[in-house]
Amino acid sequence: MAIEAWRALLRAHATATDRIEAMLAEASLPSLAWYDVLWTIYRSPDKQLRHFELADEMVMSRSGLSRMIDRIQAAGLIERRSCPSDRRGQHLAVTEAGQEMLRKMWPVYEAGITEHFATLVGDDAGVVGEALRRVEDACRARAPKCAEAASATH
Amino acid sequence: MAIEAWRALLRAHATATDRIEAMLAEASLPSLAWYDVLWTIYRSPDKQLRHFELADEMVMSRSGLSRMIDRIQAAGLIERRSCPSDRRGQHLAVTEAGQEMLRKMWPVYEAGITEHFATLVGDDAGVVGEALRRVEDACRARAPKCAEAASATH
DNA sequence: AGACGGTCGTTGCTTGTGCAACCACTTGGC
DNA sequence: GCCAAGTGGTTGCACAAGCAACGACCGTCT
Repeated sequence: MAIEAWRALLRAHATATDRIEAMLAEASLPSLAWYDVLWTIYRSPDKQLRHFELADEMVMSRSGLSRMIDRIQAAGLIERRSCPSDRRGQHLAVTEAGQEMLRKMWPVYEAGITEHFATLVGDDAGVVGEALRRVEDACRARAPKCAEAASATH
Repeated sequence: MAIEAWRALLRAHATATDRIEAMLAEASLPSLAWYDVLWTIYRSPDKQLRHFELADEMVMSRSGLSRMIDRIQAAGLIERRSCPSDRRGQHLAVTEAGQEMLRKMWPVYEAGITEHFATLVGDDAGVVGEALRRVEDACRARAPKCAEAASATH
């Protein structure tokens, strides 16, 4: 039973993200990953995040994120600010153009979620969300390196 | 509510697959994708699939799958058989070594699912699985090219 | 103050993936 | 039979991601 649910998770994720990415691409908008970066920074308490905080939020290696940040910055959607308390690090912040991009992307993204996920899950959304949050929390709890970053933002 | 469930899906998928991939790598075993290929072929009615049938099963481009098949074949786990009814095509079949690999991988994979997913989802597995299957089915129904392949194996 | 271990972020290299173009072959119409 | 249109699978190319190694910097201990 749980095995079937696991396979369903894999396939639902693959097909749904595929379709939503296609919707974004069709609207000439950036990918889901960019949206996640922008939104994760934007919703953070100070509207800015350190590089490593973002890497933990996203499930991604630091090098991969570093290059991605390069691209998003090149597009003018985020800016790197030097961090006064730690000269190694930087604060990442969403630019005005980045906020505008969030506003442009959200309707398309939301429509995708509604069409390819929300209406299908329907009344079970509460149960599904709760169950999947337990999965994520447990996985993070087992990865000690992520513990503090995860707790800082949840 | 549904939005939260969607985000939970994204994060649960990312963290859980990450952890399970790590378990497989630690045991010097191939990735989840290879397992999926082997198992999808092996469980099919004739224990062999055409290339495009597999591409639809997996959510993957044909070119990407083509290279992956190359690698799995190079590892001796599957074989390409010429297809008598269509000389363009090939039947993919799991070799004896491939079946052995399935047997070696499954315990690790299953342990990963249990540890990082099943025990967390717990009694909600039925509801979660059912809801996510609806998501996948609907996504596939909207992608006409996948319709017949999906119905052939489900 | 100086040295040392650990952390932050970037870079070189390798690997994997998608898109578009391509060849081989099948299918349907004439 | 033959030609045109479409399909199955591979290849060239560009790009994204991870690993390992690196330089810069922090915190601590003596």
